[in-house]
Amino acid sequence: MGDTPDTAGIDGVSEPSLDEQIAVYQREFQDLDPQVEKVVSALSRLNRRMNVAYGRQTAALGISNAEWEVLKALVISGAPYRMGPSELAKQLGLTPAAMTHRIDRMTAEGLVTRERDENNRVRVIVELTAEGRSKWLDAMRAATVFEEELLQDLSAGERGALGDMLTRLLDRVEDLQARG
Amino acid sequence: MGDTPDTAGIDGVSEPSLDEQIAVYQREFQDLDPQVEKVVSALSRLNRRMNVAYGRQTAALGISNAEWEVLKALVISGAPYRMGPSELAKQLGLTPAAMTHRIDRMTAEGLVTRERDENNRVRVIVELTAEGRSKWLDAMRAATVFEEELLQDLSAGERGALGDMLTRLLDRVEDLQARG
DNA sequence: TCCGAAGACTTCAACCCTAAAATTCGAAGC
DNA sequence: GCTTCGAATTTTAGGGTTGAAGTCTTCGGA
Repeated sequence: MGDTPDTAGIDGVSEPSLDEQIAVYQREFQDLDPQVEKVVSALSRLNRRMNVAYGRQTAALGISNAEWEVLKALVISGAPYRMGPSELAKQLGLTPAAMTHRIDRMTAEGLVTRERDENNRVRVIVELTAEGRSKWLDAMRAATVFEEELLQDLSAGERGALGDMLTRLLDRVEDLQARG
Repeated sequence: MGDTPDTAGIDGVSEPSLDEQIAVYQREFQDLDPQVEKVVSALSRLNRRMNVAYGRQTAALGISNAEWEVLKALVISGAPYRMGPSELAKQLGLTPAAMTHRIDRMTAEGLVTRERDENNRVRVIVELTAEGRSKWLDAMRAATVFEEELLQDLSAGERGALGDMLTRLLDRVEDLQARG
């Protein structure tokens, strides 16, 4: 049923092992498929740990995880690395209001600039600065190192199979979501 | 490098497909292993979607995702379903302060009770109420249905392999974390 | 027995997010 | 050419979280 979702605030966690936890669960709730449960719990636990790891890396670079996401979105948009706030908000999955605040902070830190679009003065253009791009690159390098270490126990064949299965799960969850 | 982490606030997301996104990334950052990237991005995107799904289910039952986690922890602890706030906080990966507030809310809603331990008056005991347990059961039923649907495209063999690989990743990330 | 240290929990201030209201500007209708 | 509708962004109010400071209780040494 999914572990606790968000990035933890405390480091030394001391959780029970996955199998332990599932065993306890079965005592309290009989019709539980341990195989399913294992996948689901591992997924969310893994994700939590990874977010903590990313958080450390970005913190070491002097930016927050949230800021890194904005940098990412801008880079992905390609040169000249410009996007509107609502476009960004949609991609990052948060509200326009939250985006406004993030841009406030990032502008103050010199990672992006914000200016009105002179062609259409309703719009605002957020643009990556050189410093922002450089921070992104640093974070990117750290992230790829970490990711490679994370997957080091898996063979190329396994990595492919894993990617494939996860993609199928992703398709399925999007399908379920679409149906409501 | 992991997608945007937290549970989105907006539903209709319209993200680029995974492969699309990775292709764009490779343009901007050459030494990127697409296989690794696919696994990592799928993991975090999947998790985000799952959290949204869980959130809907628990919301339908009149509790929040956060509250469900507390109920879970208490049930896992086994009868008589009692734990201290700091014990709970550690398991859920949040600060004691946050735990205090959650317990405040849940006490007001009748999901748990809070009382001082008369044997050791420094401690506080949080105990699941009958209503709390019933809510947990409802949420549990909904969750298992969803999880079974999520994995319906995977054969039993695939589920096992997936669980196994995820567990290995989890071990690895814990190992990396321990090293700092 | 008294005092100080340590532990468990709570309170306080600051921060970030969401949802909803307000603002600002552009576009279409009359 | 005014006016109204609609879209993009910002502002406001209200949760929820963290980190630090504060309170209360227990425990051990003088």
